[in-house]
Amino acid sequence: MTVRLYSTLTGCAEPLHPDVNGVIGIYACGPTVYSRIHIGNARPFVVFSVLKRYLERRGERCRLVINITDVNDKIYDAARAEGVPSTELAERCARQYVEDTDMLGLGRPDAEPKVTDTMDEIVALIGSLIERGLAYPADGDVYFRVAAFPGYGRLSGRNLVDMVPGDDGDLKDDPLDFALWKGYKESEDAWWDSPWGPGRPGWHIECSAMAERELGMGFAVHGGGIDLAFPHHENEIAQSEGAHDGVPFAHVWMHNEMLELSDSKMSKSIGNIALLADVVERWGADTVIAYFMQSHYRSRLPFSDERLRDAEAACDRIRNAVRALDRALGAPEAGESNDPDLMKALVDARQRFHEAMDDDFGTPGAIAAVFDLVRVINQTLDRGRPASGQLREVRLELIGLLDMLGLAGLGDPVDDDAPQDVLDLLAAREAARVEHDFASADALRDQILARGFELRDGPDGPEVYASS
RNA sequence: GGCGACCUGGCGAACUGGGAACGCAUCGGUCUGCAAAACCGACAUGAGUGGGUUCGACUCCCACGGUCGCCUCCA
Repeated sequence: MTVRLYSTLTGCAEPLHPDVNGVIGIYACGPTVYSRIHIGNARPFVVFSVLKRYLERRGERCRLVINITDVNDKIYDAARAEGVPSTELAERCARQYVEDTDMLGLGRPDAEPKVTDTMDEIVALIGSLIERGLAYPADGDVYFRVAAFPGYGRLSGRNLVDMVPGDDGDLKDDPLDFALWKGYKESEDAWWDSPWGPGRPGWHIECSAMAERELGMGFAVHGGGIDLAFPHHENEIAQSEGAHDGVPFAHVWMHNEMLELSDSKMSKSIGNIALLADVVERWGADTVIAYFMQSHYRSRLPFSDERLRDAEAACDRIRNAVRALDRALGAPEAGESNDPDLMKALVDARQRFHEAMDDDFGTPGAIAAVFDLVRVINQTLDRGRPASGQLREVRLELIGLLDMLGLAGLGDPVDDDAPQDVLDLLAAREAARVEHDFASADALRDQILARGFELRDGPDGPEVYASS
């Protein structure tokens, strides 16, 4: 069974191809660093990080590259507004971005190149395009000649005739042409030398240069938000394939849909944003990851407290099943035999999980398979206690599936051991209950809760659980 | 104006030409002194509307309505 991913370029699910070294190269467009990233920016980070994780757990070798764009109009603007050098602002925001995404606990990409570290490659790429007649210098700027690249518009499904360009093209031969290099301006406090004079790269060219340096031409997956398909990715294709006489740049173009808040997409320009760090701080990494994974990456995803609450409840359901397994494993009386329903559920869950994931990264179906397993685990433990060996196998398998979704944290053992003062309160409550002094018992229960432990009165007496 | 996508139960959300996953919420039950939590069970005879193709469509085609996206910075 092979993994297939829907490609915006072909409109179909395409099989993944490793490169000549057997590595699946994945390039995802990262943030432009001029402010802290919001929860919408986090979606591609999560999607592509988990994609890599899944492929690796499946036995593939991967290399994930997520760039950091640290030269851009907005960075100059934001730095000027703040009264700091643009390079300083970009560096600070880049650090902040790493910190914020680290909160998710999904690890780092294999490479996180910056534009400022790629100037040589960018200049060389532009030179190569000029040589081929695909680009032309104009008074310190360099522009890509869109009409000279035959495949232009294929990715975003538009033809040149229909396009209504802006009228900013004083120096351009054609309004559709776009900048590869922008000549130095007074208002910009950072610039680099080039054969066409001082200046800085246009938007788009940096990704062509970084992707090629890190992954070579013809890597497996290029992705990012769907709003980047045009013009950013369209222009990347034109630049990269133009400079290599049509050699394919990337095989699959994988785009995630947008988050939406109050029925319109979340975006910095509209201002309806929630910072990733705030959301993770409030809800926890597992809940945020589960929130993303419960919907398909190509679906628009509403963002609201209610959605996060749902995700949190879903996480709790899984945590509770793991906790129930651990309690059963820790119980003194051991079961003798394997439960046949549980054995079957284990096999089914694994199969359904992989079918869903291999079919265009169907994380909602994969999670559904996990929940089906969770239900059977609960049912089984409700009936009695199967053999320890089976419980351990089920636990291992469940955590394994969760790990492929970046949700292994849901299986972390919970320390339910209560400190002595809580145990004293518990004993006092039991004493009150024996006396039928329920007012005191309830007050003591509240005190225990305030100390961070829940009380659950079961058939075998009360148990304390660490509150989540 | 050009291009495109989407419309599934109270909410969120999948798969699929022939049985409508999964989560949340709700309701009922087990347990409990009562709760809470946990667990179990129930919950769309129907998939925006109207046509068409088909033995059969939520699933394919057409129209209409609605929502949204891109065409300018945007994950």
